[in-house]
Amino acid sequence: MRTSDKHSKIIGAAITVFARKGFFNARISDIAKEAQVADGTIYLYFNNKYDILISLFEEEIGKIILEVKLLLEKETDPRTMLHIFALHHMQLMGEHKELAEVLQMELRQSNKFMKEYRNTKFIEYVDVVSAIIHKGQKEGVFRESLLPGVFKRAFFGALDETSRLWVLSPDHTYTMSEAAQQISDMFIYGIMAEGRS
Amino acid sequence: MRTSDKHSKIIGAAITVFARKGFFNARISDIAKEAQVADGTIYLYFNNKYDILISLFEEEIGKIILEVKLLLEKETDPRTMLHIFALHHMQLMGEHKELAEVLQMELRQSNKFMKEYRNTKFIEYVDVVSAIIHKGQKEGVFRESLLPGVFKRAFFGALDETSRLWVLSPDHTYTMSEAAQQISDMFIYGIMAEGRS
DNA sequence: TTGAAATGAATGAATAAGCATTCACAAAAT
DNA sequence: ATTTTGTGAATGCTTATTCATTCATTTCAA
Repeated sequence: MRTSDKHSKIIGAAITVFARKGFFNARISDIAKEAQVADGTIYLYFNNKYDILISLFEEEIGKIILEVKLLLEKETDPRTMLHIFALHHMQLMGEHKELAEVLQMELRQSNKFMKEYRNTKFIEYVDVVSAIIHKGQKEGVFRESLLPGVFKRAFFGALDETSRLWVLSPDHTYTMSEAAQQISDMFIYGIMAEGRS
Repeated sequence: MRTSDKHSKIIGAAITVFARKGFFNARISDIAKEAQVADGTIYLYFNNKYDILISLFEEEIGKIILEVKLLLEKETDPRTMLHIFALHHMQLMGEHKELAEVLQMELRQSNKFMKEYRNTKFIEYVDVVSAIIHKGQKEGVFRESLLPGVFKRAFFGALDETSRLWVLSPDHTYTMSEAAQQISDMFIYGIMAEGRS
């Protein structure tokens, strides 16, 4: 077992187990079994059960931030940027259901139970959205009256809740790309019929 | 203690304790102490710890649905109806922070851990939104291309996430009414500056 | 009217099960 | 030979739930 990276193996196993049972119902021995490792080995790589969850967040959200920032790098139109963010988020959640379930559920818990822990990675992720709004306002494309702090939460919440339900329910009446398109259009252009104000 | 309604007293205590510690970290004895009742008494009114959480959902969301349906009854303009829904939701969460925390956090858990339990009350609540969209589409006010199933989730998610962060953080840069106004405007009219398409 | 018996609501100490974490030891690597 | 890495049974704590008992109220026979 020299070559295989135990740390990642345990994180991967934890994603699977947390997704299946949730953080509190997951047993360390479940994660150990899933990772094909002894219970005690986990404590060579993590301080405790919470620490696994926190590391999982930091690492996975860290990757997502890198990806989306790379995608946005070349783009300048704030509308397109919003759409790219939405599309990337939804496709990612659609393709990594286990990770999606863990992030969607446990993110809320971590905010609450580990008051000492500020989830800076998550804040950084959502702030990508408010940065786009600021840029759009500076360029006169988006309304000045918009509060970027409200928008980023509303936009992220819309994506999060829509993908959450998609991941949970077995029958999908829409694809994640469709949903991303619908949501970015709603936010950018509103929902009024053509020719109505 | 003959006259006081123990059932409601326990539900009220559970809201406080679940909000403070979360469902899994809450002890039955905490709830009992908060309700000024013996541990065993709780089992005269509820089957087990889960049952308290489920009853709490059903009863509290039930009340919210009644309220919002009453408010919408007299209104016919679908745009105003969306705004009323948003305003009512946000003001409620702002005024009942403990309930807000429990609904926002534990709702997600219940979906997951109690697979047998379909949260029909929650579905009914969110379907109020899709009904408004249907009405607006029928009247030609809202775009035909909108998927009401996506809209209801996006709209609810936006309200939920925005109120969640508002309840969590101590410093509020916006009021709940402002947020409700911003969010319904975003969805109805989009975020483009005047005169831009 | 009185007080003995019945009822059922309320109590909280005891039970029993679950599970995170530790640690004495083993295997592998250097 | 020494250090690093891995093991998994044992430990010890936590807590949901139970149940024998107490207490307050009502019923009703004398």
